[in-house]
Formats: sequence, structure tokens, C-alpha cells
Amino acid sequence: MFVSTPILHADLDAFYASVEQRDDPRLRGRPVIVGGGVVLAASYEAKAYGVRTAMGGARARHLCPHAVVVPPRMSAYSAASKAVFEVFRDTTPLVEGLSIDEAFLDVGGLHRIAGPPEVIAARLRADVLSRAGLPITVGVARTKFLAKVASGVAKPDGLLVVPADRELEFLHPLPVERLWGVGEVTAGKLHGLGLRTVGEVAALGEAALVSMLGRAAGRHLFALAHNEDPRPVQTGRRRRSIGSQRALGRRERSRSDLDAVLASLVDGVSRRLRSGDRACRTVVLRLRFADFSRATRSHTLRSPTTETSVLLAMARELLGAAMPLVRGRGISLLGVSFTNLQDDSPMQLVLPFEEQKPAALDAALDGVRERFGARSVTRAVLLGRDPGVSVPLLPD
DNA sequence: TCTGGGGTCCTAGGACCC
DNA sequence: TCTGGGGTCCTAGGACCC
Repeated sequence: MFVSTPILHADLDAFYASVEQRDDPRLRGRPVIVGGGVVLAASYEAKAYGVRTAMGGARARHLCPHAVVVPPRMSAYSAASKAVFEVFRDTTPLVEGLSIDEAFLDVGGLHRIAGPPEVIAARLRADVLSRAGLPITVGVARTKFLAKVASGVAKPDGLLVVPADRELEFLHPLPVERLWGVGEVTAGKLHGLGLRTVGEVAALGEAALVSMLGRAAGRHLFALAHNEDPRPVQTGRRRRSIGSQRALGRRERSRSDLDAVLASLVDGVSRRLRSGDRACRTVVLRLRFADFSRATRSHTLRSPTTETSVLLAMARELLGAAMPLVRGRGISLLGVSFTNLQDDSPMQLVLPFEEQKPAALDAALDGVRERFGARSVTRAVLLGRDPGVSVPLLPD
């Protein structure tokens, strides 16, 4: 049935809410909302009342007054995610995580030992339920894109296999919102042209889509509507940025309040940066104003760093420079993210440095760069002749 | 009834270099 | 004295996803 490699898209159902229902039997069968100010997750019992992720908490409680609202327990979700990904990796080594609660699994080559994909998928669902106690939906298709569409259609607690010879038959009647990458804005533009199904989009030319949505988005949508998606399942993809943000509400904040929030954000993200053995070159400051307009300011360092002090100084400078934007509007959110991440594996090299001259030091550092193929040196320590003496050199 | 927190990718203009 | 075309990097903004 599958001419080429079948791909599974495995997606936990209402993940945070399911973890809460698993851990507290009193919540089972009842509408559960995770998160207070805004809905982080809603159980399917709550979704039946129209409660949706990202909805304001007040509106959600209005729609479903008898819902149980629980505060998020991120560490529990993180542990649950680890357990589920273990099941994934016991199924196949070719696992590409997309987020905390979903992944692609390449099960090509497993046919002989594990059976056809629909059997592998059914067993995966049973294993996740028995080992992690969580319901999961699996979509199976020839491409990543179609597998994801299939799991979306099959939710909740479902399994849907799209046979290779019936792909367009499955895809074309679906509403355009089902397409990965079509959100509110794009759907609105398509609706404006009277296009409601994937098949209607497919009938449109690529040029028309490109002129409406831009080059990449237009081509992407055209390809997906024709079920063209050659992307392989990729293991070992690394995170490209890390960040943290904090909503500040409506209240006016003093400059020192803002600075304290900024310092705690930078401190937290820097720790995560170091614990992941990464270094950062670009610091991005994110602001949201009382009217919900947004702005970002960024700065790129000449060499990557892991030092909180350097990163905080950068963030402070960006905030200072952005203050004129704030005037009269008030800040409702402050965020910091680090991008342009590079490896900061603890590689060390000791070079003799006999000549006490700066040029010789530069040459030694160049030697380190060359040896590791590194673009920069983020930390260096001078060791004295007396082994008890060492002097750290700060990055520039 | 106001709107969280974590990410990805793309675009477009300008600086700079060859 | 005037001037092409291509490439990379940085910055700001925006759409989208879970």
C-alpha cells in the first residue's frame, strides 16, 4: 500500500489537561482548563463548550462555568513528555520532535520486524497509554504534511491511515484551515477569494498564490495543496533560540520595576543557555504595549557568550534605547530571547604561552580557534607557571 | 471577555564586501 | 568620472504553531 516510507505523526490529546486528569482522578470526565489568565489547555469536555487554547480565562469561564480551572504544572508536563518520547524512540530511532507533545516517526524499514504501519501505529497508541497513561492520536501517511493533517482530522484519541493511492481524495475536500501554515490571516485572504477547500486552492495557479501570500508561503501552500512534501523525518534537530517573557498587566511600571523583571528574565534564560551547552550571539528584546502593539529590538555580539552579565548589559542597553517607544503607552509585556545559538561544548586546549606579549596571546587564541574550527573563543584562562595561579580572561 | 509563554520560519531594507 | 551584480550579515516586523 505504501510505495515509499510511511510516516507517523503522533500528537497527544489536550496534553496539559490530560496530564491533570491522569494525575487527579476527580478531574476525569469533567471539563478541565489549565491556566488562569489565559487557557493553556482545555480537556475535550471543556472544548465541547467552545473553550479553546489561547482564549482569555474570563471568556472560557463564561462559556463553561462548571469547568475546573487548575494552575499549570510545567515540570509534570515535561516529565510526561519525556516518558512519551521514550515510547516513540522504542518504536523507531527516527523520531523528530516538533514540540513538547508531538513528533514525526519514520517507520519505513520496520515492516518486516514490526508489521505494516497501521499495526505499528496502533501499538504505539496502546504503549503510550499503558506506559505514560495518556491518550494520543496518530496520523499515518506517505508525507509528513499529510500525516499531520491526518492526526488533526482523527483527534481525539484516534488513528487515521491515509493510503498512498487515496491521498488527494482525502485531502481536497478538507477546509483550507486544515493546511499546516494556514492561520487566521491566510485563511481570511483565501476566503476573500471564495476559496474554502484545499481542492479549490489546488486549482488556483502557483503564481496567484505567490502574489497573494509572498514567495515562500505561496509556493509552500501550492505544494501542500498538491500533496507535495519531500521533507524527510530529521532526527537531532537543535533548538535555534531560547527565550522567556512575562506579561505585566495594565499597571504602570517604574523603570526600576522593569529592570528587575528584565534581570530575572535574562538570569533564567542564561541558565538554560548554559545548561544546554549553548552560547548566544544575538539578544532580542521583545516589548508589547498597553494597546497590544509590539516591537522588538536586537543586537548581535561579535562573539558568542554564555555570561549573564554580558547578556544583561546588552538587554539593558536595548531596553534603554527602546524607552522612547514606550512613552505614553505603557509596557504590558517584556521578553528576552537569545538566538544565533552556537555550541559551547566544554572543549579545552592548553597552549604554551612563553612570551609575555599581547601579540603572542592573540596568536595562542588564534591557535585555539583553528584547532577547533571555532569562530570565536568565549572563555580563556591564563595559567601561571605556578599551577595554583589562574587568571580568567573575559570575552570582548 | 480582553488577549500566556514557548518556539519556527520568512521578508525586506540597508550595510558592506568583492 | 561613473558605475553592475551578487553574496552575506544584521535588524525589525509578521505569520504561524502548540
